[in-house]
Amino acid sequence: MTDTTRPRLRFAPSPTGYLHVGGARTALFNWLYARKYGGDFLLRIEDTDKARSTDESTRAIFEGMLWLGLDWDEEVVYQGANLPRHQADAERLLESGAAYRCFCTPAELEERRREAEARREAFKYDRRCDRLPRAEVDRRVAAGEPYVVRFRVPEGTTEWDDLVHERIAFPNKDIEDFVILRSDHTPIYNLAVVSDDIAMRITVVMRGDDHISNTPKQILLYRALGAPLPTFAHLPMIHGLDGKKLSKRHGATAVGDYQHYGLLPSAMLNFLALLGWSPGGDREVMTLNEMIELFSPEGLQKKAAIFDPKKLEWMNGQHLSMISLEELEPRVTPAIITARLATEEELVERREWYLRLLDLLRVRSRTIDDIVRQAAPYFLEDIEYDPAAVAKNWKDPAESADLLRETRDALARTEVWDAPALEASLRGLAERKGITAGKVFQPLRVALTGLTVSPGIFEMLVQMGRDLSLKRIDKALAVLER
RNA sequence: GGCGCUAUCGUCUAGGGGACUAGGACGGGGCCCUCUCAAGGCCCAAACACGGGUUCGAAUCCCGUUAGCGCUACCA
Repeated sequence: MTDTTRPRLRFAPSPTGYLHVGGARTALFNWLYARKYGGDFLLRIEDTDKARSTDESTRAIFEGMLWLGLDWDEEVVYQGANLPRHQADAERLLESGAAYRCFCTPAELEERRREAEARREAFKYDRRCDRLPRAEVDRRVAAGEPYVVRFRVPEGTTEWDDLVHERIAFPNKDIEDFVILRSDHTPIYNLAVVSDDIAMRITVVMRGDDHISNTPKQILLYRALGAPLPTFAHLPMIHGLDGKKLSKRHGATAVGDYQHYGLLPSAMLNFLALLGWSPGGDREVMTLNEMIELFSPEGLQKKAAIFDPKKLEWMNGQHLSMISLEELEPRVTPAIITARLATEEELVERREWYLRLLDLLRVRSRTIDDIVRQAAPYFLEDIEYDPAAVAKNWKDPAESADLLRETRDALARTEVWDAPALEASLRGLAERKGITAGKVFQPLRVALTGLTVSPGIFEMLVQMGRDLSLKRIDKALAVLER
């Protein structure tokens, strides 16, 4: 028996595409389990399908994991490197009599499958090669005839206590003698997985429930190989808004897409965690550490969940407001620089001002991109005037110009450039003119930002500073008087 | 077709025999706050798939039905 006090889990993606949100969630639950119970979380790249695996995909998986902050223990295991052990395990099975050689060709099998179909029967390999006389097998092997290795499924029932589903049972008669080694002597998935999980001393196998029907085959292999069984946990799938399996048609499914879209990894993880798990009660918004704290396999869901991008955005907004400015800054800064709003040096120079700006903008943002979009008026020399904003708030150019001139004067006369003083000046102006304050604020807002929406007018004036604010009004006057 | 898994508001879920007039969140609608937009607060609409049992009593346990999904390769 292995050390039961220290669980070992793994995430085993095949590098045939980008890290998918479903895969990310599987990784997250494995990671949470390991972190919660003081275990190990390993990463194994299942690259045995040479035709579809690429180095680029492997890199994308690393990148996605790193971005999410799901760090793994020990060296990454590449399944392809374990070929000799896989073959040795198949050989052992052959020697112990748990497996046998099968000389049926793919074409023959296909033919028989078709016949069964025609008779409306379920096709199952009929074990004919298992009945071949020993001498004939030896002769055909010696003659160099290609063969695959099949596992001989015993009588009985194979069952296990799933961490998510409780007891699941399969009658062995429904499991055919599956191939474990191809005719080119490379292993089939189920053998490779079991061989590696044994070698890596994995104690908890947590994966998507599309693997449920592989599990009895794998249990049979563990037994035949004389290895202790891990605990299995089969997580439900994630579906798209239409209830079908999540795919490209449903929009972004690669975690990299969300990274570039301006999401926070903590929000992504929080959202993913809630898709298939609940801490119980009303708890929803959590930090990673809180998730570790609250995690328990008890809360794992059996039912497939639908990926709702709206709630993801909301969740991101929550995290945007929740984290500290020090944490937020490094996530926004690259986007600010990419958008050419400022250089790294400028931001460092005005760090305090910059953090205050982020604080001003984040409350009305759901993504990092939202923050960047709103940040433009605070950095750029020139702004663009939104036609709708102009039409609405600068309806009569001459009148608006007059008002803006008075506004400018009032602001310019304000001694201390802080919110209370500015408020007093502007409200005083409105009162003198006998109009509501909003009538003063809105045209000013357009002059300052070119938009109808922005943070509060006083905090915005403070943030822009006296010079830029007055310059913006002058430019607006120039535009209006043209 | 065979085998398996699943089934609470549109969506994510709480619930593990009486505390249920079924709770929360997203989204939707309304109101409040208010210089705009957000955020926040308050309110509204919205669900136990169906049929049988078990029980004094079922969203909760059992069995069917239906539906959805998954697997059914010398893919992973």
